[in-house]
Amino acid sequence: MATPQAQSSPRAPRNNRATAVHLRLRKEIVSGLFPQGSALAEPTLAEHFHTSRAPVREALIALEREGLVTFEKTGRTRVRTIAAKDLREIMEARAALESMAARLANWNWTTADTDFVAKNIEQQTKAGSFAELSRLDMDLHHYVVTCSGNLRLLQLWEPLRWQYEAYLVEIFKRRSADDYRPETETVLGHRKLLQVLSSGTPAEAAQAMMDHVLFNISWAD
Amino acid sequence: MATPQAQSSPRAPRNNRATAVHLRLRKEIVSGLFPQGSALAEPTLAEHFHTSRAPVREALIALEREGLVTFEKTGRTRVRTIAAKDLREIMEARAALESMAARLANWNWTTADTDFVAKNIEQQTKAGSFAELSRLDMDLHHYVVTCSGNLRLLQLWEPLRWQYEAYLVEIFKRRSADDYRPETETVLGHRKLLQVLSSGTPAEAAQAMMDHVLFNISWAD
DNA sequence: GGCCTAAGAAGTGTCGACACTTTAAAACGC
DNA sequence: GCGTTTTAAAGTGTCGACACTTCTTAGGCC
Repeated sequence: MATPQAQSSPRAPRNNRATAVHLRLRKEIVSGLFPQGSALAEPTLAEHFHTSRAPVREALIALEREGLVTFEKTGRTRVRTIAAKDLREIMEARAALESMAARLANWNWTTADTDFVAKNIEQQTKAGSFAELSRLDMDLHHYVVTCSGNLRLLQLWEPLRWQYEAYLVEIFKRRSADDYRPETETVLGHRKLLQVLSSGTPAEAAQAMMDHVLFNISWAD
Repeated sequence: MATPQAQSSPRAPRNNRATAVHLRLRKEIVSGLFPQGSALAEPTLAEHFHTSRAPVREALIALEREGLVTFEKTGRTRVRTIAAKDLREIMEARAALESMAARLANWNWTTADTDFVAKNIEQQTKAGSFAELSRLDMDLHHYVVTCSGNLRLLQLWEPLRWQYEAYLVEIFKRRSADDYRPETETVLGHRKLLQVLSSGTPAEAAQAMMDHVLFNISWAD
C-alpha cells in the first residue's frame, strides 16, 4: 500500500536563501527600515543580502502575497503604503478570524493558557511605551489564534499581523515617544477577554473578541 | 508635492508568464488533472507550459501560499492532499470570513444584488449535477464576499475557495455522477441568506452565513 | 528660465548552466 | 530469490547573462 504518511503538512518551509531573505526583509519592513512607498529594486536587495536576484525575487513574491509590498504594472516593487482605509479592512478581517479563533480556543482552554495570558496582561500594565504595549498585545492575540488549533486560521491571520505592525511603525514615527500614557482601555478589554475565554461560553468569547478588535479601528490617526 | 496618487493598489497582477503559469496550473489542479499527492517537478511543468523553470518556480511559490501545493523538506513539490480534517479547518475559516462579509454586505445591499443572487438561486433549483450546483454555490458566496467591499476579506477568502474546490473534485471522482438528487437544503439555506442580506439586520446576516457555512462541515465523506 | 527630446542608466523577465542533493535503478553478493 | 551496495538519473538551489522595458538625466530649442 502506498501513501506511507500522507499528513497535510502544517508548514514545511524550504530551507534555502529565499526564505531567509523573506524573513529578514519582512522584519526590516515592519521595523520601518524601508519607508512606505519606497522602491525595492531586486539588484539593490540582492547586494544588500549578499546573494543573487533569484532568492530576492522569490522573497518578494511571498511578501506581495502577505500584503507588505505591491507590484506595479511595470513590475517594479514598492513597500505597500497602509492608510487609514486599509487599517479598517485589516481590523475587520482580524475581527472575523480572531472571533472564530476565540470561539474555538474557548473550547479547549486550559489553566496553562490562563496563566500565559494573565502573565501577559500583567506585563501590559507595566509597559512603558506604545511599542512595548503593542508587542505584548500582538503576542496575546497570536496566542489566542494559535489556541484555536486551526492552522489555516493562523496562516490567514499572520499577514494581517504584519500589515498591522507595518502600519503601527509608521504611526510611531509621527508620535513622540514621551507622550505615552498607559492604555487602560486595552488592558481592560484583555481582562474581559481572559474571563470569557476561561469561563465563558464559546459565543461569549467570540463576541468579546469581535468587540475588542473592532474597537481599535477608531485608533486611526 | 510628491505622492501623486498613492492608492494602496487593490491588486496589480504582473503581466508575465509566471502569473499565466500560476493561473493555468491552479485551474488544472482544482480540475483534478493532477491527483492529490502527485509530484510536481519543475522541469516537467516547464516543458508542459513551454517555458523555462523560472516562471514555474514563481508559480509554485504562489500556489504554496494558496495552500494547493506543499513543499517537502527536500524541496520537492506535491499537490496537497486535503482530508476531512482539512475540510473542517477550511469551513471554519470560511465561516469566519464570510460571516463578516455578510455583515458588511448587508450594510450596502442594493436591489441589483438581490436580482443577481435570486437569479443564481433560481439556477440552483435547475442544476443537474453536484458539479453544477457547487459551481453556482461558490459563485454566490464569492459574490457576497465581493459585496462586503473589503478587498482583504476577498484576498483571504480566495485560497479557501481553491482548497475547497480541490477537495470537491476529489469527492466527485469517487461519487458516481448519476446518484445526484437536488440538494434542497442548500437552496433553502441560500433563500434564507438572501432574505436577511436584503431585509435583515447586519447581525442577522452574519449569523445566517455562519450557520449556513458551518452546516456543510458534516458533508465530509 | 521652462519645456520637449534624446541618449544613458537602471530594472525586470526569462533563459541556460552548473554544483549539490535526493531518488531510482541496476549490479552484486549470498 | 532477497537484501545490500553502487551507480546513474532526476531535481532543486543559485547564479550570471541578455533582451527588452521603464525611468532619469542631460542637452537642445524657444
